[in-house]
Amino acid sequence: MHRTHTCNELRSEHIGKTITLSGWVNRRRDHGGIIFIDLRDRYGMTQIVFDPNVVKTPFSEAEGVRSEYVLKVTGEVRQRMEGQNNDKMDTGEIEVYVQEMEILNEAKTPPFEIDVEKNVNEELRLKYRYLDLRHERLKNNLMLRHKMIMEIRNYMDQQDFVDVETPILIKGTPEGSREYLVPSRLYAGKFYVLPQSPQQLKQMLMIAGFDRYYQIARCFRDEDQRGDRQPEFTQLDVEMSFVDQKDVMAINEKLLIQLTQKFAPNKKIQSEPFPVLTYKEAMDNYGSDKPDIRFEMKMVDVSEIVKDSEFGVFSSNVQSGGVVKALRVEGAAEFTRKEIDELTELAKIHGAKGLAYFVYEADGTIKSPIAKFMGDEEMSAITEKTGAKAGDIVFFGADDYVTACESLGQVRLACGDRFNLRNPDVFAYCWVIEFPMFEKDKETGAVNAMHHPFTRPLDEDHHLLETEPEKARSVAHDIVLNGTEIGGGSIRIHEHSLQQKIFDLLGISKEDAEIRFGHMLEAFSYGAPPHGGIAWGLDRLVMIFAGEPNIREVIAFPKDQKAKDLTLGAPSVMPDKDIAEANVKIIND
RNA sequence: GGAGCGGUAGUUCAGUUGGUUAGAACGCCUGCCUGUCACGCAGGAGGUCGCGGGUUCGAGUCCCGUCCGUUCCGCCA
Repeated sequence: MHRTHTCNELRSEHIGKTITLSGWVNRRRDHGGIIFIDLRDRYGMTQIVFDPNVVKTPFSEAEGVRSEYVLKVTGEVRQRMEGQNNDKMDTGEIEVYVQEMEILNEAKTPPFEIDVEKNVNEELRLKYRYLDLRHERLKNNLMLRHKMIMEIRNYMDQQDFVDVETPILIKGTPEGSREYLVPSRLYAGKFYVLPQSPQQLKQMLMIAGFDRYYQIARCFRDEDQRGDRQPEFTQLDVEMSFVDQKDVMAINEKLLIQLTQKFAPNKKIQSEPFPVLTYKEAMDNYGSDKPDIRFEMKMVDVSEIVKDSEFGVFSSNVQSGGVVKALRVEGAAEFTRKEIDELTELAKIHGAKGLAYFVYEADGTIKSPIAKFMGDEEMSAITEKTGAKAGDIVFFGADDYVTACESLGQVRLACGDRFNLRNPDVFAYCWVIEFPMFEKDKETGAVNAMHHPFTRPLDEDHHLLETEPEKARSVAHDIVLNGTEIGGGSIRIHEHSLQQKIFDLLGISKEDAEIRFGHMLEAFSYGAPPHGGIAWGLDRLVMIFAGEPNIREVIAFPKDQKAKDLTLGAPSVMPDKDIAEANVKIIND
């Protein structure tokens, strides 16, 4: 028998018992005549003692033991000596006097220390991920992930959702994100792709009549990485029939509240029910379609005020269809030149051409590099509209609507950080709805689906589809937590004819639609129920709950930024024979 | 594809204006140590300063190129 207890099980009630533990050597403290070892397993740690003056013990063997050796020890549980309890350990009241020891395995000295937290180079951590995962923090992250998933599964089951597995080898739809290709051995020149999401399949499950579906689904996107983006990631994928948007939102909202109460009990949910913002409201006020609403600092539109300004940057921008947004930052007059330069740089990174500003001096006068171009009337109108007072700064963003809003939105977030307004103890959830149906490609000018081509337009906007499609809004909903998009979905189109119309608008010809989405169009013609759903980025959610800065910290074996698996060494070269069999020819390497 | 930051001992880092033998902490090894729990004390080993080229009497330090990591922009229906 390898063990009678785990390393986090023994308490004072076990005193006097002879027990067996197995685990890793976390640390060895050799005092010459007595040796202490902290024995570690997934559950915790127990101090074991080698003291030849108390019991017959394998002392010389213990002298040879090193960090991360795997031991099995048998001995007696004893109360610790007076004053020697360790409050920091769950098992700190007791210790085990070892009578027998077996070294189950030796271990090389690890490439980094396991028992202390250090910011070890991530490349090294990923190469030795199985050692990295021995760290308390990563272990706790994976445990949290497991428990959150269990909670989700239980909830979904209680709500009559059916867990259905959808295939990983599916058909490519060259639209949206780049897909991972899988060559077909049996059909030369043809490919499967890995799903970017089970979108079409879950809609087919609705047509099949499953009514309520969910899946903890792995998804794949062959795009460049970010701290919150991995080539493969996990979604909580949900689809429901005979529902409207409020039903979808309500069922998800309840689950998020439940998860927060259970797994982030020290976080205060800012407001319940979750605020619902339209895309327009979110962009107008917060400069983002995933607003961090933990703090106000809303921006205002001053286009009307400056449309005839002497300051050409503002007026010509407005006249050519752009907007001028203003962001009042209370108390920002104390910003140094360097800080303002950094904010300017930030705005530029996000597409702005510059960052104009008014500094409101203590006496209320305005100091600004652009003051000389502006009339007193304009300036006081801006002061009034922004509500600026002595000691404030007002920043301006002048550009097309999205760029002006988003670049100034980034300045807003930076100012929120600067004044510690993004309270880490608060979870501010909100919904964002009524996204535009389409967005224009900046380079080609082509119209693309903002969400995906199965998203339903708002009923009252159907008439815009043919006249002004860029103004049409969709029945889409994103769920946002503290400025991070943690999920998104929509009510779908369930009518064949409407779906056909959307394909037309997207410039997909009938023939093309038939080739790419013929299976969907046909499915819609066999009695598709009204339906809709959502998908959560589960990694991101766990990341926020765990308080981690990136999703790699909550994924057991993540890829690096260049999509490499450093633990296994993937991707890797394959034998020519295998490549030929897959009907693949290498054209450059 | 682009920009920022980084790469020096096993690990985390320091390294001044270009100047003698490249340092610290932790880890590792050896010895001592009977109550530690980040044990302590003494000693020791350990370096292609990412790689290549250049400037210079002399380069970890300056220049050029390149590779790798990371953050961000583009991209992510």
